[in-house]
This record gives sequence, C-alpha cells and structure tokens, in this order.
Amino acid sequence: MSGINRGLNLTQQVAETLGSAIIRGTYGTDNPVPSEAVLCEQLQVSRSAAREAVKSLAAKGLITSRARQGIRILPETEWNLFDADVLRWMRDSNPSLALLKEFTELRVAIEAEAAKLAAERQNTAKIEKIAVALERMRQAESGLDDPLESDIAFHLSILDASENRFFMQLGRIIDTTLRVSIRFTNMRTGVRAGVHADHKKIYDGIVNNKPDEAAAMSAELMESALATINQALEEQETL
Amino acid sequence: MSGINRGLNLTQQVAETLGSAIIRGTYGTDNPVPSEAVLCEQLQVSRSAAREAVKSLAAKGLITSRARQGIRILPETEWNLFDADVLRWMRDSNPSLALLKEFTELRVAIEAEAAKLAAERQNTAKIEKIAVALERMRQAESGLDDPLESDIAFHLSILDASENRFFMQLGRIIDTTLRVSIRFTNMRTGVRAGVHADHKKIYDGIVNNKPDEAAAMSAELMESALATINQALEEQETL
DNA sequence: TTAAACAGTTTTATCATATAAATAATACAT
DNA sequence: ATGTATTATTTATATGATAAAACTGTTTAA
Repeated sequence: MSGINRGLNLTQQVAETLGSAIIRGTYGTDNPVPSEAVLCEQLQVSRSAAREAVKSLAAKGLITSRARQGIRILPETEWNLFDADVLRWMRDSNPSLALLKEFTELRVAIEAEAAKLAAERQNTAKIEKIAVALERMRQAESGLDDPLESDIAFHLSILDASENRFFMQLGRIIDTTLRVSIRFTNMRTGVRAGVHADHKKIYDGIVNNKPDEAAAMSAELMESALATINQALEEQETL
Repeated sequence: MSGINRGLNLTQQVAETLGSAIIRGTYGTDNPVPSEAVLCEQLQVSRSAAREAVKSLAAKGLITSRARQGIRILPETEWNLFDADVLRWMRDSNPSLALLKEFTELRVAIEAEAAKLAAERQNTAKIEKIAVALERMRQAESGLDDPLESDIAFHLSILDASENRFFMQLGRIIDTTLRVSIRFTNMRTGVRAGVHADHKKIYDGIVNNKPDEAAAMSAELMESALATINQALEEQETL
C-alpha cells in the first residue's frame, strides 16, 4: 500500500482510497472497478486486505460484489448518507451546495424537535452543559474561545439533552458536516455579532420549560442558514 | 455453520447470530465474547468468515476487536441505530416501548418536515404516487387492500417527494420500524375509521401547495401516535 | 428459427495455515 | 515500590487452494 497511514490499518486504508475514488467518480461504465485480484496488485496488498475493504464498502452501500460479475458501483441513491465515511467522502470530493442544503433541511427538522424535547425533559445536568457551551460562544465573540468549536458544542449539547437516542446519534454525523456548514455561513454573512444572542433564545426556551418557543427559535436559526445557502445556490445558477 | 440459510452468505449468517446474541444481552462481563479462534470452532466456520462478521459488527458500532484484548462489546450508546440490522435486532430482541417512543419522536421531526418540503417542491410525478398510496388506504378501509402496506407506502412516498436524500434514506429504517409501530397503534386504538381521512389532510396540504398545513397535519398525526405510546408507557409504570 | 440445455471460464466465497504486529499480564531488576 | 523487559495471547496480514456462482457462447432439440 502506498505511503500514507494516519493510524488506519491496511483494510481501512484500502477502503479509504477505494471509497473516495468511487465517490469522486473515478470509475464508471467505461472504467469499471477492477476485480479483487487486480486491486491487490494495483494497491500491493493481500487479498484479505482487499476483500475486507470491499466488504466494508459494500456495507456502506457503495458497491456490490458478486461472483463472475465483479465489483459494481451502486446508484447514488443506495449510498448510505448516514455513514460518517460516506458523508465525509462526499463533502470532500463533491462539495456541492446541494448536499449542504439537503443536510441543513435535515437539521431544521432534527434540531428544532430536539430543542423541544430538551425543554420537555428538563434534565438539569444536560441543560447545564448547554449553558456552558453558550457561555463559550459568548467568550468567542470577544476572541476568548473558538467560535466554530463552541458553536458545534452548543448544537450537540441540545441533541444530547433531548434524551432521544436517535437524535443523539445524529450528532455524530451532524458534527462532520456542521464544520463545513458553519464555516460556509460565516464566510457568506460574516461572523455576525448576534450569533450568541440568537442561540441564547433557544437556550432560554429550553431552560424555562417552553418547548414550543425553543423549537421555534431553533427552526428560525436553521431557516436563516438555509436561506443563505439558497441564496448562494441561486447565484450559482445565474452563472 | 448451523442449519438455516435464508439466502445469506456465511459471513452474514455469522454476523446475524453474533449480532442478535450481543443485542439480546447474551454476553457480558461474566460471559465475554469469545476470541475469533473460539468463534470459528463454536460456529464451525473458517477464520475468514468469522473475521468478516466481526468486522461488520464493529462497523455497526456493536463491538471493538483489538489484539490481545479480544472482542469487546461497546456501550449501547455506540450502537448505530441508523443501521437497519441493528435496529431490527433491537426491535426483535428487546421490543421496548421506550425505543418505539424515541423512534416516533424522530418520525415527528422527519415526516413533518418532509411533508413541508414535498409541498414546496411540487414534483407532480411523486405527488401522484402519494395519491396512489392514499387511494390504497381508502381501499383498505373496505378490506380491498392491505392496511399496513398501504399505510407504509403512503409515508414513504412523502419522504420520497421531499426530494431530500437524507429523508429518502431514512425511509429505509422507518420502514423497518413502521411495521411494529403501526401494528402497535392499531392494536391499542383499534383500526379507526378516520385513518384515511387523517392522511388525506396531509396529502391535501401537499397537493395544494400549502407547506405549513401539510407539516401541521403530519405532526398532528404523529403526535397522536406518540400519545398512544406514552399512555401505554404510563400504564406499564403503574404495574 | 427459436429456445432450452450444456459446458467453459471468470470471479467471488470459503477454507486452511503461516507469520507479523500489537498489547495485556507477568516476572524481573533496580 | 517502580519502572523495564519478557512472555503469552490475540488480532492483522499474507498466501495458496478449492468450492460455488453466474455470465458467455455453443450445441442440441423442438
């Protein structure tokens, strides 16, 4: 296997190169994915390593591999967007606004409902963590903390306070994309002064046991991010 | 490997038995998961088959496997609930109302937003499919179609009409659990006469380009399902 | 002429075995 | 008592061999 390592084992390295190549569109009908045997040779790894990588990518919905048919790339609709690797490969190789838009639409749905549930549940320990993240955001406004990390911490802490396992787990992939999303929004609109204030409204709704307010404030925040993305998309189409 | 097959290959069969056993709570600190070598012997399969199964379960967040440490079960918070297998194993082995409740909370978030988007997008072909599913539900009320399947088709067609890849993919795991959910709701409340009417309200919102109405009707429907579950949960606690 | 049956070939699936690397537990030396 | 070297266990990787699947083309029968 070629040079780089990054603490991944061989199988993971193979999956990484193959997976990102597939999503990057390297392969197609004219240039099909080579057979396992050829892959071993090309990447200079054993069949075990290649095989396990292929299996892993099949589990992610990227490919199928059947005897006598070889490895086939599945249509994009099969790609598992809730897999952190797939999502990362997509955002790195094909940083389309369309994906960011769809992801933000998901966030509108999830985060608003999570805020509502957090307000209902009233888990004081977890709400305190939201407060801590919010305070970090305030500090960030005067340069005393990282605006990106504190922002992410805030959103994740709300998901956690929802005490819903599905929402909590979505936090993991939201984390992946939030970094791009926040960076993008800040790039477009500039780091506004009102960021902390907007987020505080959500927190207030939660801590004051006002589920609907919390949800509304969250939805508002997300919708404005969505508006920024849509605006950028329209500009793009004008070209 | 023991008798049954079900069209799965060996690796998948091993993953199936091991995965469901783990989630069923067969293993614990007193009874740890055996090493790969022992697994091969117990299940009468080769090392390759066992290894690939272990890798697959690791990818699902159920276990880790490190040299000299063996296979360890990860805390439940790591289990990937967005993996169809994991979700199925959980619902089959531990059919807890709590999970159903959390899942329905996810559906409240997702389906309402999807209905809203579907109304905005106005993809006539996809909206027509919602209409078809709705018609099937009407037929089902007089016993001319399957109430469960038509209900599922309706909800999935809305996700599809949202034209959001994340929502569409959630359809797959929603499908898995919807079957339990609908069955449960119908068992509790009886198959009400108004099912078709309630769903039609959502459809009307979509077809008439009324995003907020569609979302509200969807949320209402979901919330009532949630209420049924919460009621059952309270009864359970009273015991 | 058409379709069904068959054989041949390619490719993955599974098995078996061997060696390397990682690491937990133990023994040892300081 | 503390840090270090050794040992044993377990996964990681490699290799080679056989089995099963399924596409392709050909032959055969209706």
